[in-house]
Amino acid sequence: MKRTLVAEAGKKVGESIKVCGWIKTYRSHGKIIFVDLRDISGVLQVVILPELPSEVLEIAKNMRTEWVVEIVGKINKRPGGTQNQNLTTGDIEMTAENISVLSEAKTIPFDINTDGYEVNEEMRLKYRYVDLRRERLKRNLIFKQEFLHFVRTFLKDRGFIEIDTPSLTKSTPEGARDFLVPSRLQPEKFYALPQSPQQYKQLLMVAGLEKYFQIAKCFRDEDPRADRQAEFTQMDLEMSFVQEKDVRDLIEELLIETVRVVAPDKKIQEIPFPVITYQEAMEKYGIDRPDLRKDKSDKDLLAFCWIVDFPFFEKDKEGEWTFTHNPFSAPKPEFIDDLLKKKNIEKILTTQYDIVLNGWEIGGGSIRSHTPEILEAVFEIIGYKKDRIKSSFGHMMEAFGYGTPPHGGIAWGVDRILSILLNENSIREVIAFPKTGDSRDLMMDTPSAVDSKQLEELHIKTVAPKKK
RNA sequence: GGGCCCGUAGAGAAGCCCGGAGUUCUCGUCUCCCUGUCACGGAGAAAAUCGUGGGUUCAAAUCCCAUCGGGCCCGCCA
Repeated sequence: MKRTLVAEAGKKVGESIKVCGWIKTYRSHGKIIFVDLRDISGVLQVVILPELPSEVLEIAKNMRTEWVVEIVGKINKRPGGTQNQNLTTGDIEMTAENISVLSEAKTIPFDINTDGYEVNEEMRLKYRYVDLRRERLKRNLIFKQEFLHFVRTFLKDRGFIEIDTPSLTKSTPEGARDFLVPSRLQPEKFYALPQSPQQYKQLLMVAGLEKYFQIAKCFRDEDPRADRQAEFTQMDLEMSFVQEKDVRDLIEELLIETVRVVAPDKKIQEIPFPVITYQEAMEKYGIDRPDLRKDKSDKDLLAFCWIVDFPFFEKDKEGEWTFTHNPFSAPKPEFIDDLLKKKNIEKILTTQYDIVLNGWEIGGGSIRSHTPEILEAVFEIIGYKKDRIKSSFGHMMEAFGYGTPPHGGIAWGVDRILSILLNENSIREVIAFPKTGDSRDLMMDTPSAVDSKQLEELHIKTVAPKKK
């Protein structure tokens, strides 16, 4: 007999079907036993009556919560007065005919019939596979799929091509700290995991793909926060022959449509999204990601805004010029001359735009420099010598010499957007297997030591002594 | 690298400030009873090196120091 999902059981009244799942609750009344069976689709009440053969009854008496079972039985309308309004299958129940135990379960380490906020995250992360049995977390993961599915369809319909880019790539030490991967075939050389597909997506523009997007895993070896993980998901997008407003308009439409379709309970406070300059934001709100919600107690209110006209450069702690966002960004057109002549550096504004939602930076992008001269001038301002520019970014300069369209794009922090849409305070609640505050995986016990043979193959001869 | 908060039966909390017998509550677990419950109900039971180590004290879950683990934040995050 083929297995039926419990959500489909309502269509099978009068029939015998087979259901499989976990025992959510077990209520024995002595002679009669009620079992709530949970599968991915929902919960179904199974009634176990004393008329069953003794060997089946024996199994039923010994079952415990979270055991995995297969039950064959007849679906009936519930007797009058025993319907349960709180259950979508509350009008029906299964009368068990046969039961097999597929897997026994130890007593689970914490209650999963709650939202789980009350349980230590240490426990939840160590037993994440149990934690994920919660309704809330399952709902979050399914929502993530619906969200991404809508985004993919929207972009494909507008001619965007989804292209994957390498995860083993080149270290770019000027940004966040890279995760490094030692090369076995090239002794003493390293790959780096991408902080973002930035360079590849620009090279796809040089290649003439014109409109690219990707749901990309990105990696940054910096200290995590409630809204930051070492490993996270970006919606990364780039398009050719566009200016700032073209990208912003597209993204604004995409965000509005996505919210309308996947989160219809949410209200967007202001459309079109307010556009605020960096200077204005700092003067008025003291922050470049203001929370513009008029009623912060309203869980369903979404206040998007764009922050634009960021300064291109700022002084770092040593007093050297550094870029505020992205060295590949183009200056606003009226500052190109100053940039090339390297004067009035502090006044140069970039085409960078950030998208902010309820006080969280959920994305950022810019129009890019598409001529080697401008890119080179940027690197010179931040003090890079010619040979370093060549070794780190020579491939970009060279590529730009082969016919490069003006282009620009954006990247979203998908986990952050999902957290806000789902009213979660941490992105860990929308990631299946998140890491702790010091980037450890308590379930897998990662990072972990490796075999000395593995190290030898990677030409790593010495291991730093453990800190006392 | 720095600041703050937390750690007590399987889970969650109270107790700590103001030291006096491992005391209490909710959930779970186990045993028995129960034929319409749905967070079933009833009776009973087991379960704790009070994160770890040291110190002060007649006496430490409680005060002090160190350390480990978790969280939040600053730095950092092109």
